[in-house]
Amino acid sequence: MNCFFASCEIAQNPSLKGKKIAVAPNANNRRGIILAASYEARPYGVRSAMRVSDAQRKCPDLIIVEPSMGLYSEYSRKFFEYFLKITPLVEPASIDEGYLDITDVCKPDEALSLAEKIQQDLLRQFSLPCSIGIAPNKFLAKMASDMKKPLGITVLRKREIREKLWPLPIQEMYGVGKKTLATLLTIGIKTIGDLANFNNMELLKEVIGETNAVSLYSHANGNGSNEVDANRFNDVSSISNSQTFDHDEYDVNNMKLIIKLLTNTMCNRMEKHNFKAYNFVLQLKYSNFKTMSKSVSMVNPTSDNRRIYKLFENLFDEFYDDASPLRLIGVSANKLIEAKDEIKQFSIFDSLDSEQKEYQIDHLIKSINSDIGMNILKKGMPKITKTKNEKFDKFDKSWRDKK
DNA sequence: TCTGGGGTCCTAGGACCC
DNA sequence: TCTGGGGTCCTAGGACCC
Repeated sequence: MNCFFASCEIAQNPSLKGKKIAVAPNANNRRGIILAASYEARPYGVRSAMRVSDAQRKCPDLIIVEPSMGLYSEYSRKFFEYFLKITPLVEPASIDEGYLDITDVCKPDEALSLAEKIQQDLLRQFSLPCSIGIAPNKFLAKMASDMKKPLGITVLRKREIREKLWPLPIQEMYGVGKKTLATLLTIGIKTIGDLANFNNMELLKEVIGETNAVSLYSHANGNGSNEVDANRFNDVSSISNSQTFDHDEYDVNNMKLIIKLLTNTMCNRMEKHNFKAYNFVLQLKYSNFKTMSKSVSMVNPTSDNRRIYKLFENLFDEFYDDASPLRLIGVSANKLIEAKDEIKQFSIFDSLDSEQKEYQIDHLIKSINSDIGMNILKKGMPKITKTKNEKFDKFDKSWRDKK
């Protein structure tokens, strides 16, 4: 989709049509950036990822619209549903991009007219402009779709890569970001063609890593997967929520409050999709941009707000140094599972009678205090002793909760 | 002029097992 | 006191994408 977020806003509110608009969160936040800009705003130099204040300076009458992710998801759902009427082989790549395998839908010489129909339909039915690439594999289709914007359709045959793909600067290649660009330049690779004809694979592997080297080299030569994976529709693997502060945060109480709010939102989204998670990550970004992440994994998955907040609070207490100002706090839930697919794992401990439990506890304490625990003890942990029975009974419930 | 928020995937290193 | 070679799984960090 072309400038998807901005297009959705215009589709929803036609009075914005033809105007210079940009989508940006809390525009008065000095750290806010542009997420999408309409084609009317672009001649003024307004670009996505640009700070809102810069955009406003370049284009004083720019209309800033607050993003509504719900609206964009809704449009996304609609046009993917439309794609599924054309073929079941649809692989979503992001909220506004996807691959369609049309091999069995039409003859090769009909692909172009099918693309034209799709483009017109999306414009008519949803007021959404898009660009389309037609190619023998996903990488080439992706590169082709980027060649003409907005409302472009580009066919990229494998035999055309020499004149259409190879002259492009290497940073325009999908998969090459800032770091890889810098590395590739040091070994003399400036264009996609340079990479395609690079004859020292060992060196390439050494500088950008084996997987990256193999895949980028193969893509540059016009090869790549043509497998369109329709299962991606159900394949969400994480849900996260983070916030960059308007000003660096120094107050620990505020930090904890933010963690609570972020956790709330995250859990609501999990419950909306009926997800539970096995793994939770707390992310801190310091004012110097250094980031730290700490995670905790569970035996049984959960989406319980209070429980998850407690996990994050413990991580925070354990790892935050109580002094460094923070720029961002983020939380995420990983290793998601649909609640209906959950398999409960019970502790063997639960099934023991009290005498067996007593024996197991004695045995555990003995182990911890001897060989197995040597490393822990060396680090200054006090010797572990058993509490009196009545005390243990009192704590029995919370012990069980903690498994 | 300091640089968002949502994701995915890969890798190095460590714990642990046989 | 030092110590192999095969493997799996987990965590933290980083690169990339839109």
